[in-house]
Amino acid sequence: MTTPQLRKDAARNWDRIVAVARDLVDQGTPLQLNDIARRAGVGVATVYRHFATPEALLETVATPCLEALVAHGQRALTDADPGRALEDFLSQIVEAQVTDVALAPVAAAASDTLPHTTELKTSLASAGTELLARARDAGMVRSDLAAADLVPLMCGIAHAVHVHGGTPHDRIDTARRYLATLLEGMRKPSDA
Amino acid sequence: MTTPQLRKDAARNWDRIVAVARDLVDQGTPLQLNDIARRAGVGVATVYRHFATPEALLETVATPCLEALVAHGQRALTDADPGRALEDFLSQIVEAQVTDVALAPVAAAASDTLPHTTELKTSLASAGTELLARARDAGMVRSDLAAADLVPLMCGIAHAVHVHGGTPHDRIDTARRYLATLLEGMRKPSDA
Amino acid sequence: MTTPQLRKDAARNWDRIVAVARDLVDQGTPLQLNDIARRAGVGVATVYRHFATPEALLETVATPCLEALVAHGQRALTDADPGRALEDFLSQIVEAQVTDVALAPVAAAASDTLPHTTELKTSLASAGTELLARARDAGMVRSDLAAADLVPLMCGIAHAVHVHGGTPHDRIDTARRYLATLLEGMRKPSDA
Amino acid sequence: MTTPQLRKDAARNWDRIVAVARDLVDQGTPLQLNDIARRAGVGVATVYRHFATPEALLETVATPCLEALVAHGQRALTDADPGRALEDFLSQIVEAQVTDVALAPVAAAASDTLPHTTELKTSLASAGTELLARARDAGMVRSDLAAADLVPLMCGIAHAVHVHGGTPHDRIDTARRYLATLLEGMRKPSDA
DNA sequence: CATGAATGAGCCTTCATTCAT
DNA sequence: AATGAATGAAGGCTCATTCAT
Repeated sequence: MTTPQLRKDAARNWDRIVAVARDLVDQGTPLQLNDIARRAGVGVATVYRHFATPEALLETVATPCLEALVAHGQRALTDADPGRALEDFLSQIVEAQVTDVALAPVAAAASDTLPHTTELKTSLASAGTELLARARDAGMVRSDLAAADLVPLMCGIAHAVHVHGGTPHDRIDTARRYLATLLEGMRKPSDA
Repeated sequence: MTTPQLRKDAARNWDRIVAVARDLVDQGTPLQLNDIARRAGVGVATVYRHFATPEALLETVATPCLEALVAHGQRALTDADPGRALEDFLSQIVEAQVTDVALAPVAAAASDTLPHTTELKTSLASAGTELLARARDAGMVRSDLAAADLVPLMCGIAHAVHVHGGTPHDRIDTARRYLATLLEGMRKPSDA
Repeated sequence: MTTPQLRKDAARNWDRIVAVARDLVDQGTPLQLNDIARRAGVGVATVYRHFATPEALLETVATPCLEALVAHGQRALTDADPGRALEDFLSQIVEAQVTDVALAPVAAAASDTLPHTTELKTSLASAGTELLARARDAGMVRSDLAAADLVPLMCGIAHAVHVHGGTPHDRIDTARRYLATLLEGMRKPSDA
Repeated sequence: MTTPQLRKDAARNWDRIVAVARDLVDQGTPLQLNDIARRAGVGVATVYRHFATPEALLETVATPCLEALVAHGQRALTDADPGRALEDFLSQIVEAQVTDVALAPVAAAASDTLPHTTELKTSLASAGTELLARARDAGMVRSDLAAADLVPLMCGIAHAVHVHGGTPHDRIDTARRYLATLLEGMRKPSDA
């Protein structure tokens, strides 16, 4: 997952750093740039040049996952069934957060460090807005649910799963159950 | 909210420390025991004697709120309408978390520092279990919702509210809206 | 030269730190707080608590010398001969800077870190102002020399001595010679 | 001010680097070779090939000014009035230091990095020696003033001006005033 | 019991310099 | 020659915790 155009050696370091960061994130260890440099076998300053802050590194680690979500959002927009499209989209977002520890903090952050992260989050929000509008037009979601609620609610579900705990496998189940419950509530019109 | 039996001067220090911590928590400042000692006008060691770790202090700050929730749970158990009882109970939990910054981390923590915190959380869970059972028996909630899901889901809602952002006042509204949506989903039988 | 009211152990550390700093200053080594902590055999934070910045420490090292100058200024104000009083005063300032490496940067600094340093420098400037006024009233200095010129000129002489180089002993001679030359120039009225 | 014989592109880089360094010096920013490379749009190693150390670069920046002073010294040697010749010479040295921030540290340094700098400083000293000898022979300066004192004293005046502070324009005035005072003192025979 | 000085591990960050391309 | 990525020593600072008074 080498993103930028880099010299071969620089690219190798970039990869190592991101790989080490990915491992640490998966272990739940906070990202400390000095520590990462040591583990990646590169100088501290190398890490600092590539990633000015731990947040930038975390966002980079989360990027592939965010990109996949954006791609999924695009596909969902081609689905003829607006209800199913929205539900699939939201399922992906929740499951991604539960599967990839790097995603949740990036999704929940009010502001981003990397412009690319902001672009991806914006794309995701746009897709959500459109999918919600279609579902609402089809009378399939309650009218008091705004586009700006989608991401927070998915973050909330992911957090609930975290609090509930269990093995990674359990968590997927829990996530599906919680999302199903929420979706049920989103369907029934509040004004019915 | 002086909890333990203490000499009068010790009790005064205890109160000061907790009051200072409460202010810091409300400002979103992380609790640093040295800093708290300075602000409270007591020695560091005094803070340490009363609160072995920052977590213990945070739990102490959250205690009144947790106690109020437990009390509310007891009252809810006297409500004749099982659906209303459960909903009131859950509303309180969400609103408390949104209102009191100290509560969310304590509620979400898998383990506690103070035995008293554990007792309160256990009481709360018991009340939830009972209220959920009654509501389920009355056919008012879907069958795949377990007692162990209640607290996580409320933490999730609170987290969603945080991610959504807004002024403290907005947050209460958002919390009500999100909870209403979820409750709607909890009502529909999953097997319907 | 233990300045503040401190506990006995704290005072010992304070003394050690200042003594180490004095040695380093005399060697021309820049003051690095970590390094000083190591040499003084105390923890880093101890140095930081006593002296928030290297400048604060340098000013502390220079303080005894500044105090002596202030005292000398007071004595000079009791001298009946205004010309001799001013010359003695200026001689002391130059010789002190040449003798004590810590003094020159503190004297030349536009702003101070420690209030006490500012007080001392202010006292010194007041004495200079008064001595200059008396000498001028006695017709012994040219009229275009302002009180605000005294300290800069003494710093300049000290700097000239530094640039000239030589052993510590040579420097005293050079300083006297340079000052004598300047004083000669100060005497001759510019409007004569 | 392209000094060495270089290929055209190398010469362009040399010029850019010196120009950037000049700007930084004028702003009072310390010369950091990495930073300079970035600003000049060249690689770090290019800077290093041209200038082994920051001091070498600083001396290069100061060179034109030093050369002008040397040229002025040559002209002063043709002046028929030995007193005026010396005074003009010294005025130039002081005003150059006050005007050009790069000069003062180079003039005050005990040793140089570039041979060319040493040559220039030597030339300047020779001119000073000769001018002083002529003035002394004409009975226009006190006998205890050595050639080796001229540069230090001019550095001292420049330093005094810096300590006095004020706008760049003020500084020129202050410099003239301080130098005039010193010259007055230099004139009077010490044995008078 | 209370105090607050002392500790030092540990993290962050910069920058002069080297070296692969 | 030029480039700029990489290096890592070096220094700065904070904060949880201990311990002498």
